[in-house]
Amino acid sequence: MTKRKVSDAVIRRLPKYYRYLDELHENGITRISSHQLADEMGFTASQIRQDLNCFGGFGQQGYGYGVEKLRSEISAILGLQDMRGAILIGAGNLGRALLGNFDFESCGFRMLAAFDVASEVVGKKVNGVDVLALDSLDEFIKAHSAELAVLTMPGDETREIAKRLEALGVKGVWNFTSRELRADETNMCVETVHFTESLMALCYKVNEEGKA
Amino acid sequence: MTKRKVSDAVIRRLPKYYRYLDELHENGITRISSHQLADEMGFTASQIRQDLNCFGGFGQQGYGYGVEKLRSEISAILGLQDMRGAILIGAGNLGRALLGNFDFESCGFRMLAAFDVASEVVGKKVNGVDVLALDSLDEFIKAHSAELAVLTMPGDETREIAKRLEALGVKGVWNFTSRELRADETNMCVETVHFTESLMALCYKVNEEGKA
DNA sequence: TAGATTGTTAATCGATTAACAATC
DNA sequence: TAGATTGTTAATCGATTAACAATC
Repeated sequence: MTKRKVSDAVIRRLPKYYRYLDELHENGITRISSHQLADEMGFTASQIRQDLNCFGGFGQQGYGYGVEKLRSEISAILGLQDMRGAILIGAGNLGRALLGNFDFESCGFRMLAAFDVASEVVGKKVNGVDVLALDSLDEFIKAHSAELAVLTMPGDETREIAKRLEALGVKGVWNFTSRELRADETNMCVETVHFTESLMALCYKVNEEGKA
Repeated sequence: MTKRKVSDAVIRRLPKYYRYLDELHENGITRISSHQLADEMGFTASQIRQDLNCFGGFGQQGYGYGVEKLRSEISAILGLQDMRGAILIGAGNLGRALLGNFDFESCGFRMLAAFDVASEVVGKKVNGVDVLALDSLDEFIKAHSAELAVLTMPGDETREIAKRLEALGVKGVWNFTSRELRADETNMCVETVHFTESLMALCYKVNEEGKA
């Protein structure tokens, strides 16, 4: 009940473990030690054991970890089986790219519908997902209970839309817009994918490389 | 010369400072103290001063920081003015979305060309950028000296393409594919944008929220 | 049983925060 | 000059790594 909060650093490594174990599983490998896993992933064995023991003892002394067991444990920790409802707002280039290519289901979400204001996309389907008018957002969420919203519309609408979504009971926001959503602006869980910041950081590193 | 390495945490905050200062600048604000900036950005004043002093003393006691001066200092630190050549590999949905919408120039790069294997896109232009045959990659880079490669092709080609790019003198890779590139696999600077890991982490948080 | 490897506690390291003298 | 705010050193906090007893 009163388990202490798991640090963000640990949470961000869980999907990496999951992906790696999934690969091992597909290659027919059934057991692995923290040392092997650490070598392959570029972590330390200590760190892997510490991370996993935030959630429970999944291994066995003298043996290691069962690949399939650990994979499914991590899947459960992340909640990948729950298949929560999701919607996407802004069916522009990026929105359509995500609808067309991204596997939401493997991340625990089912894409229910997309929304946009542009009359030339409203009414169309992208990869089987209906694009509806943004006006019908409230009505739709009330009827279908979406817990995640993917924001791929222009950045100047971020705050207003976020407010609306929170009022409608949306729990999480996957934010691709240029506007940040800080903890004091919303109670929803927010994960921001910041292309600009990512590339600027890379620019710095390339720069440094040149100097060294 | 022998300045000690700036930590990754600091580097990742630089673009945030830059963006914020840019906004202040556009709103006509000319000076700001570390405290004001900290309040607005949700950091501590100490941290901001520590971060900036990795690179030099840009402020003035009793006054604070000149917005425009600090903005341009950070821009220089990040190398945003240098306009290095960039190419993009994989002109699918995501690649075209980036070519069409993303402002590479504000991140210090000029997009020179895109490459793909599919005959239906080769020869077309996306937002003024030519899509060329992947066969002509080596020739093109030798002629135009691209320092950055944006990888938006399928994940199973990541390693092979990376090897090829490194041999051609490319310095940095902005990796959108599902395959990681670890430090022991390449000497290039790598920045990976991992959609799946990002959404899985959010899935965990939404999950936790429900339990609390 | 002996060997291996975990779970967990202790030590180390690095990053963040606090404090304050320097100075505009 | 007095007030404000930096640059910088010291203290704290948290995350990573090392060590080792428990145990399969």
